[in-house]
Amino acid sequence: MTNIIEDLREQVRNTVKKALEAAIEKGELPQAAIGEITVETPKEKEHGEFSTNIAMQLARQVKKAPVQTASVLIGNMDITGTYIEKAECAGPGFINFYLKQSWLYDALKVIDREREDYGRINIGQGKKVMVEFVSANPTGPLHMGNARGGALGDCIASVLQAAGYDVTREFYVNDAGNQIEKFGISLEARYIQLLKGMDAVAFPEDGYQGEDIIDHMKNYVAEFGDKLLEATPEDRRRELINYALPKNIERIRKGLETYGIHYDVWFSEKSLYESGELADVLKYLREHGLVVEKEGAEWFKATEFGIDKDEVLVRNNGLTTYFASDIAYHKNKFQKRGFDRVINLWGADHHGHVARMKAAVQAIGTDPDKLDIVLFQLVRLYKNGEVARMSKRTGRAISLDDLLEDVGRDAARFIFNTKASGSHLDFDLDLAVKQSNENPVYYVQYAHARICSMLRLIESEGTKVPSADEVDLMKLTAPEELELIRKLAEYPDEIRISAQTLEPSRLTRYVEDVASLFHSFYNACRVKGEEESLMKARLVLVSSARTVIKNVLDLISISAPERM
RNA sequence: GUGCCUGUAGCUCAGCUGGAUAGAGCAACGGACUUCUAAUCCGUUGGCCGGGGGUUCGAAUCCCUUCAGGCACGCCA
Repeated sequence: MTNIIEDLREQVRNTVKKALEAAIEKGELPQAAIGEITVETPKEKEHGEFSTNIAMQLARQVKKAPVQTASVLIGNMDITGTYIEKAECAGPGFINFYLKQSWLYDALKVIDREREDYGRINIGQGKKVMVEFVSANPTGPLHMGNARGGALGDCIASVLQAAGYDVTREFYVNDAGNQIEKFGISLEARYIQLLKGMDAVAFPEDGYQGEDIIDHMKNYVAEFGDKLLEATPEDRRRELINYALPKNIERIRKGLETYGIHYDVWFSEKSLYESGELADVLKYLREHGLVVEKEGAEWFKATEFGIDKDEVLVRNNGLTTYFASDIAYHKNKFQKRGFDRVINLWGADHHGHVARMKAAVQAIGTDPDKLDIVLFQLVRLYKNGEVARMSKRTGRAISLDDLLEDVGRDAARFIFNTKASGSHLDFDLDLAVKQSNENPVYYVQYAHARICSMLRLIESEGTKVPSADEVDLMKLTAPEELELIRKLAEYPDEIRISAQTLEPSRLTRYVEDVASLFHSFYNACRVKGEEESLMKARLVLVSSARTVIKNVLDLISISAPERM
């Protein structure tokens, strides 16, 4: 539960704050108000561990050149009892802080103490947050967009968990409404075509063309024959939906499990109809004057919330829209189940609905800022250097199951998390299966396997990995060692940033950095055969590197092999 | 036409709330295994941060404008 970097930043902030107060007290600076003191990490190593721009920000208030203010502040700094070794004024007025090397050794002790919990922090303070993701139509198999949304949503959920939130993963099952009707019509058409020939009935224009629909009906016919030919179309469709829908949902569930995603809740849209919550929310909106009748339909007055168009809730045929269910669903999330925060992952093709959904949340009396909608850009698959189309309509879409079969869960999850959600993602199928240095997944996993192999060998010779407290960590002085420790120390802060920005992709980059620094260390320094105290100190370092790599890979549900 | 996303090295992308000389991987080229896993490491080459204005001590980052690509604009979900 320790954020090493944040604790250090806090030390720096306090030191600066006290220095400012002291300087004002002595009259060396005029009275000045400061807000949050920003402490940043300089890009250049020569600029120290941390720097602050406070002197530049104060320039106007104190009517002094930044460089002058900086030296006054430095002169008033009390650094006893801190990790700060010295502070220097540099450039246009930055104050750079250089730390005692002991902070690195203490960081190793933290890692050694927290082990599999290292990285966990508590900025979430146990707040209830729901991450709703994938929520694909159960009318067919999962596609690449779902695969990206799945990897992203699951990792966002994991990151929030690590950051101290009480997280619920949820899949919203669209088992009601128009697309289910279409599903039924499509099944029915295939059923009749199978029994009476392709010309017996035309396949509906906007039906689901996928092979899976035909497969369902082949299985149905094999099991139950032609008994539905005599039934009314309505009964026939209901029966076929009841047959195929649970199978689809189960297949989705299994596919996602294989992908490493486990949901806490599968929430049925249909249940909102049955519980009356949908009717209730419509009633609520009507009573609050937020519904208007136009052209025989009922509309949500989105224009009252600054949206350019109203939106239909109840169609002129009396059926409610998806939007209406969604309002009831969000009322359920916030008001019935009491989530402090809800995060929805939507494909970028739904971006037009974001403002409207937030308006609806506001309309039902919940602070719309509690709803975060993460949009992710769509995926383009490449194979043999060409775009591999993924159209649900043609029925030849590459599904999640295909992907898992071809490239496997580790590569798929890793690659989907290498890019920020907002950037378009080109997924190179050929690269994903390559077991070479072009493929970053193996690079990271190899580092882990390499460490395990080293430790196995050394332990087999009777040397155990000592605990950080029983070795002389000051033996670690090589630049490769120090840089590796520094990187390992950053992990909790990486969690913090990923959680705050809802961007787990930075963790894959982070773990690549860790692996890279480890490999450099490995090539520069030996462990086995070194003088005993040095070897033991290095064992602690190597073991800590393993802890961090393992923790990150576990977090994003990618396996950390002990041998490769 | 309107709105949203994206333009950074040959390619794929980082760049947290504005900071100091813009980074990484891959590709290309040159090196390193009789010693803990060479699926590795070390080094070199590579940039009008799409263009143009503005804001300020300071802009890849914020604002305006323009160009290019993607997506969305339904009583579908």
